[in-house]
Amino acid sequence: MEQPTGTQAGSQTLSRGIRLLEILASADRNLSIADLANALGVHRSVAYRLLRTLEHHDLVTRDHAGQFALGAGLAALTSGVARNLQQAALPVLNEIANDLGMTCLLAVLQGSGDVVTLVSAAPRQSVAVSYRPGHRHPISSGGPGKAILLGMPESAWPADLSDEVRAELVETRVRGYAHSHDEVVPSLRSVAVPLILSGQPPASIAVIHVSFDRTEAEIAERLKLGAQSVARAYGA
Amino acid sequence: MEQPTGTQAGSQTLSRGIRLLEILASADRNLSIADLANALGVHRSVAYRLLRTLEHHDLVTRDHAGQFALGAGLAALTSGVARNLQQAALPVLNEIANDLGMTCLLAVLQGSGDVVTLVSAAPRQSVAVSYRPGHRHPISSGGPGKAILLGMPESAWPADLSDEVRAELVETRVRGYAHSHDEVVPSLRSVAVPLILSGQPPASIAVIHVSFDRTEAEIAERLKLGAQSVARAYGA
DNA sequence: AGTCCCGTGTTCGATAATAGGACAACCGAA
DNA sequence: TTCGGTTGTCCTATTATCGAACACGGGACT
Repeated sequence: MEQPTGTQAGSQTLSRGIRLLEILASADRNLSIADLANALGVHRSVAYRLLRTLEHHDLVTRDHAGQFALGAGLAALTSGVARNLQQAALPVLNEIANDLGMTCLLAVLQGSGDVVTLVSAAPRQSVAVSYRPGHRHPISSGGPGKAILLGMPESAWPADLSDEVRAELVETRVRGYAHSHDEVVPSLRSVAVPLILSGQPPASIAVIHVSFDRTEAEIAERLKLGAQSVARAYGA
Repeated sequence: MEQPTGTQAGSQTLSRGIRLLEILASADRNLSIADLANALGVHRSVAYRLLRTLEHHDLVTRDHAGQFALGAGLAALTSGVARNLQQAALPVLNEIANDLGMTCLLAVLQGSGDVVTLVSAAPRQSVAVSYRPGHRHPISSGGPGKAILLGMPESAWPADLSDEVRAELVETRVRGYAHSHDEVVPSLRSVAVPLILSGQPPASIAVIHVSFDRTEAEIAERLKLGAQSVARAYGA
């Protein structure tokens, strides 16, 4: 009843616990046990036991009123995600963000059809677009996704790629960078270059903005420089 | 048998799933199912089911050899931890890190006796100390912890605080910043200032280095400026 | 004060999800 | 080829979990 799929799809209890975290992540305020139990569709005592377990592991915290929020233990776990890649990329992302005055992000391929933003860096002063890590979208749309495709051999492309996108990619391969406008987020532009490192999933570096005050080619050059810096820092 | 505490301490299944994540976070390579089952002390088929559930939620991924690593889904969850605080602080941390050439970090109080590093920023070029988010240590030792105590009313201090630390804090309160040397990490120095924002747990901003090339007072001034910037960006 | 109400924390028996043995299928190495 | 080591899948006894019911505590309102 939890998992409508015919085959066994996993552990009910663990899945519920994770969904509690997801609910908290998407909420914009702290939630009570009753809120969470209701959102999960389970009895309050069930939510209570799950939340206590999450609290033991510091994945959730309670505020003064007893309501729940995500806890700092998650930071410890996330720092282990593609650790070397993050360490190598973060300073470079910041430098690019400040150089260009645009939000700069690192996206990685997850599974085979989705790309998710791993870390993002906002420039110091200007009113940049804020782009939260964890944002996910299909690989076939948006600059970061198409840049990842650029970095992969054509044979590894997903089968369900539309002919339209294939044609665009073959064209842009000459350019060496991908771009997008109005694809993932309305009225948002992006320029992205691939970042392929051995031992890491295919990735890309991108900047996003509502309007560019220099040519895309210039921006792409800066990104390629950054990608080389990351590769050097990564060592492989 | 899982939880040796007398009272019921939570959900066994959920706790095991989280421990899988913790094991993966502390490992320096990708792990097989057998490795993980062994580290957890459970049967392989149990680990298999838990891992499949984690994979469904993108908290773990499998590499080409079928071995497991932490997944990008964690990034989405962590971006929800103290979201406003992170957004307001990150650009400032980077600026400070590059200004001073030292790793700069944001630490928050977790529970009532521990402080954990939420985000850290390394300077662009120099060979800075790398300090992973998620690092936890007692509030009574280390610059960041003592700075958090500085920002709290004395009445809220933990009862088990040694007289020695109390005396040091009363002294340093005049200075307005905390420092440490050889406390948490051997041969490491830190300077830290408190950061108190309404609606957020007590926090602090700190820089760490093996040796400072300017006076601690100068560094503290820069940190205080940064704390004000964060408070402005945070809005509250 | 008192009383209601909404919330949390705890207990406990029935039940359903889980634990883990066993087997099949697979892949790479010798 | 055969072997050794792995992963993926069933199956049933067991046991962790579910959820109702209860006790407690703090506000808000009368």
